[in-house]
Parts: sequence; C-alpha cells; structure tokens
Amino acid sequence: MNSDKEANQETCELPIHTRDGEFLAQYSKKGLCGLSFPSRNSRNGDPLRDAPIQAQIRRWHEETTHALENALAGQPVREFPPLDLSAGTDFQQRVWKILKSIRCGKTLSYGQVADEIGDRKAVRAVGRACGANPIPVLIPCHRVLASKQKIGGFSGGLDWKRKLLAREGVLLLD
DNA sequence: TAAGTGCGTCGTT
DNA sequence: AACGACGCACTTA
Repeated sequence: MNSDKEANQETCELPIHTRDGEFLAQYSKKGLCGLSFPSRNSRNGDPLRDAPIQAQIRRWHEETTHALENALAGQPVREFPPLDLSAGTDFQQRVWKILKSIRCGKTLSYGQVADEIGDRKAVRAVGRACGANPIPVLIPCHRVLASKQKIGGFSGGLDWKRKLLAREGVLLLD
C-alpha cells in the first residue's frame, strides 16, 4: 500500500471532446492521474467552471488531449503528460509500466506480462491490476489479451477494447 | 477438435 | 476468507 494515499486529494477534472464522446481527464499536482470513458450522465452543471486553472495543468491537458486523439485514431502517441500513478500499489505500478512498453498494434498476453514481472503464476493478479488501470487508452491495457489471441476482459466494456484494437490493426481470434 | 469443467496461484478487498 | 480482465490439463461429445 502507499503511504501518501490521502495526501493529495486535490484533483482537477477537465473534459476532452473526441469523435467518440467526452472523456474526462483528472489531474493531481503530479500529473495526469485518471482518465474515464464517456458516460451518458456526465453532463456537467459544473460548479467549478470558472475556477482558475493553473497554467501547468492547462499544458498537461493539451498534451493529454493530443495523446488521446492519436490513441483513439490507432496511432502511436508521441508525447505524454506526466503520469501520476502513485495511487497504485507497487505491483500495480509494475504492471502498468509494462503496459506502457507495449507498442501500438502489438499485444501481450496476461501470461507474458506475468513473465515480464518474473512470476508466471501471478497471471490472475495481472488481470486484476490491468482492471485497476486509472488511465485506460493512454496506458494501453487494451493491448493485453488472453491466451491464443482471445479478447479477454475490459473494465471499460469489451466494445471499447475491440474498437481500440481494431483501429490499431490487431486481429482477434475469438 | 470444440466446448466445458476444475483447479492452481497471487494480489486485493 | 473469497474473489477475479488467466492458463492449463483434462473431460466430453
């Protein structure tokens, strides 16, 4: 577990409009710490609408926006904003780091990720860690498949996983 | 073979 | 103590 769990509760949420709907990016003082898929009920009568946004966060948000646009188009992301993954456990952070290394259009199996961690038997734990990924799409947990190129699962809904993989040209077996 | 069942194993709640 | 975004061995038809 992390010691400074409650330390920075201060986060700033900003929307990102895409052809796939309105994502929501969440920033801490350290960087991008969350990204959520479009949801129907997220029309915001935003009480903090006029709150001043720090220049640094605006800059990060620009980077996030560009990164997300590329990722949604199935193209490699050139530049990332700083990512704040400090909310995750050590194990989760190890998994997420491996996910970041999977290049666009490539995939790993849950088992292969477990191998890279150094413990094949941790396969199921890897699946759990993938599901806990706070920044989907940008941290490409959708590029982790079950064995034999089967789709596996996805916390954001399997439709999203299929869509993202299809745009990167990945073929599934299912 | 294709589809279904059972169980090992590990981090998290 | 119980539960998974798994994987493998092992039934069945």
